[in-house]
Amino acid sequence: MPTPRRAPLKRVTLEEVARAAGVSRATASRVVNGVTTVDEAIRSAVQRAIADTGYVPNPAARSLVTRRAEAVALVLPERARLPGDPFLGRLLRGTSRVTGDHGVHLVLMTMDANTRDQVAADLHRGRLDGVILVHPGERDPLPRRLVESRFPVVLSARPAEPLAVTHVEADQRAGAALAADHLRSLRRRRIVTITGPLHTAVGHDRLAGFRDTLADPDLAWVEGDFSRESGAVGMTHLVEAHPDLDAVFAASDLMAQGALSVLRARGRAVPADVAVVGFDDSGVALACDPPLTTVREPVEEMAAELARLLLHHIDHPDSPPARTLFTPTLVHRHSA
Amino acid sequence: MPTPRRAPLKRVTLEEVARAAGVSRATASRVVNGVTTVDEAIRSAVQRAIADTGYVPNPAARSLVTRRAEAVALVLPERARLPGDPFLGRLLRGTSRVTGDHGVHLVLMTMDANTRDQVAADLHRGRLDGVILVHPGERDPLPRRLVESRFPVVLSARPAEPLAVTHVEADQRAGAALAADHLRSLRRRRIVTITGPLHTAVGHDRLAGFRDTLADPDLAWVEGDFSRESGAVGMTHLVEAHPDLDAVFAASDLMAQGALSVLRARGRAVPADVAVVGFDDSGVALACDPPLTTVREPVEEMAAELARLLLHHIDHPDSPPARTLFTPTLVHRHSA
DNA sequence: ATTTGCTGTGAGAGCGCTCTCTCGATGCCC
DNA sequence: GGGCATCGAGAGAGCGCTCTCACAGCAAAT
Repeated sequence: MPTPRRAPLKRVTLEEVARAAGVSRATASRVVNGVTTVDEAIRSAVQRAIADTGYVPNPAARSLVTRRAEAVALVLPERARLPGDPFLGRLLRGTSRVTGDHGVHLVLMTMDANTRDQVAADLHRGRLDGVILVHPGERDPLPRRLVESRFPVVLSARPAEPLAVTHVEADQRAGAALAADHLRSLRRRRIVTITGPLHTAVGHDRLAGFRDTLADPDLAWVEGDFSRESGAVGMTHLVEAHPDLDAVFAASDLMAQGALSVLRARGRAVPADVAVVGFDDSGVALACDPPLTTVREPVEEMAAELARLLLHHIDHPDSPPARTLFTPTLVHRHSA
Repeated sequence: MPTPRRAPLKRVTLEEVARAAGVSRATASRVVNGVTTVDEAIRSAVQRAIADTGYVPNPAARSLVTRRAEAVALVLPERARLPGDPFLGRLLRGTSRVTGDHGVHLVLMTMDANTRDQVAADLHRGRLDGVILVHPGERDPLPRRLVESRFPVVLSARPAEPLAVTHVEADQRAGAALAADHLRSLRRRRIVTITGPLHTAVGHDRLAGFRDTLADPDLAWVEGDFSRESGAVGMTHLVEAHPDLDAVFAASDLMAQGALSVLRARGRAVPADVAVVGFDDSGVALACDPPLTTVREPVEEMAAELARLLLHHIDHPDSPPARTLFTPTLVHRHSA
């Protein structure tokens, strides 16, 4: 594995800046780092020298003494656990905007057994200052491991097991409530829902929020697993058990799409006969016919906050775990 | 902006390893770096010492002398230019797999004016060893700038202007040919196509490949812009001008989806009356009803190769620009 | 016995920066 | 006018590693 040195692009060091400005290296360093106790005349002399020489600080040298990598990792779940399409793009944009503004590198990793060790090792050797764990698996030992090692970590959702860790969260109940309110405002009389898997926090909370808001003790529901197929199956059951239904809330866009195809096959017009509301505002929401009215989590803002919380935690290692709750919005399209 | 030092996790240095093994720091370094001219007995003594002390090399110190960051950037285009949904995930997975295997950090950035400077600066100060530019804009000055500065760069597509730069490419003509062959094998007689924007290489090539393979001098086509709407508009034109059409190739899945809805509105059954083939195998292909038969670029493999080419280029700065051509495949679903 | 050649190890000079500590200069009070 | 803070700048010691160079040790050739 050959590792030749880079061609000798002449590199300007702080030493040369100092010489050009007629000051010591220490003073030049002060100016570069914005220390305020520098005489104004000297400061501007140094700044001129920096501009003249084209000086750029060497991060490795700095990192060696500050013990900061100015880099954080964004750890994505294995493919299976990654939410639908535009989620990833929004997530990336939200986090990278904030880290970029702070000159911090956002290092991308996808979770697997190797990655877990990699992350821990990089943290340990100071190659990474902190980690954003996106939707870690419920049984994933990494969050706990990192928290216990006192490394800066933030999670993109409520931790599965009780763990004192900084995280962000979308208010699932409030999101579902939005759907319920909307359907009720549409004067729908016979409202049903297809839930997510009820053993998950998300699945549970969306049903709870929906049911509580509707305050209908007879609310009919069927449990799905967020997939298109389970949406179709669920819709079939519901429409047969309750032929008079005129609105359905699906706890994911994918399930809503499955429901939509069943409804169409049975000649029920959407939204005229049946109003449909989804959840996620994923790519399929737009791909549906008619386009789906759906609940949207502010993923980009959540991601940005995640990055902000992490950077704060890195600067203040002893601050207590924080949590930011985000409220979803309803995106009005044509299905309801 | 407080920048406290990390809590003093006791860090083991090479010096300590050397002492524990009873050798010099230089020899310990040799073992760590796999230099082969070390006596076997000494090597294992050092390895034991490494294990005993829990030594991990400090990347900053190493980087300071090797002038290697062991990090490359992945620069994503602004939102507008990002291809459909699962593309991003595949891209990330392909590149991160390769960089991860080499212990190289994959640093994510999204392209904007700031980023351009950021990338150049990071490259210059040695914080980044190279850059993967994903679908840069045709007028983007960054590729040329970096190539001329002799920084290691690779592109995810053929450069817009002639530029000696390493890149990968999907064979668009071959992909379109696949669609043409398939439609012909279906014994379709009156085949039409909705093209991408013909001023782009991709749009042009997909039409050329399709037309050449069909060898139909009267091939009817309409130019679109890859969007759903342009697909619908194009389909409307085509079906009115050629009521006897029985097959359509859309140069993007989104346009195919637009075409599908027009066809459905006009009572043409798909695929019975009209066969439809898309391009991209994006998320909407599955979301379509019926699911779309479409051409798929091996994005993950292309991304992996991109990473490989970049790492090679970093290790061999004087090797000539390379290019790898990938052949798409046809994904058979129900629309054709 | 001396020279030559080879192999493997150690000494030590940096890489470029930060940061503590020292110290000269200045202003202030008694 | 002398003692004492106060302020700002310089000296210099690392941070942890790599890599060149010198050299010890030994085998083979003279």
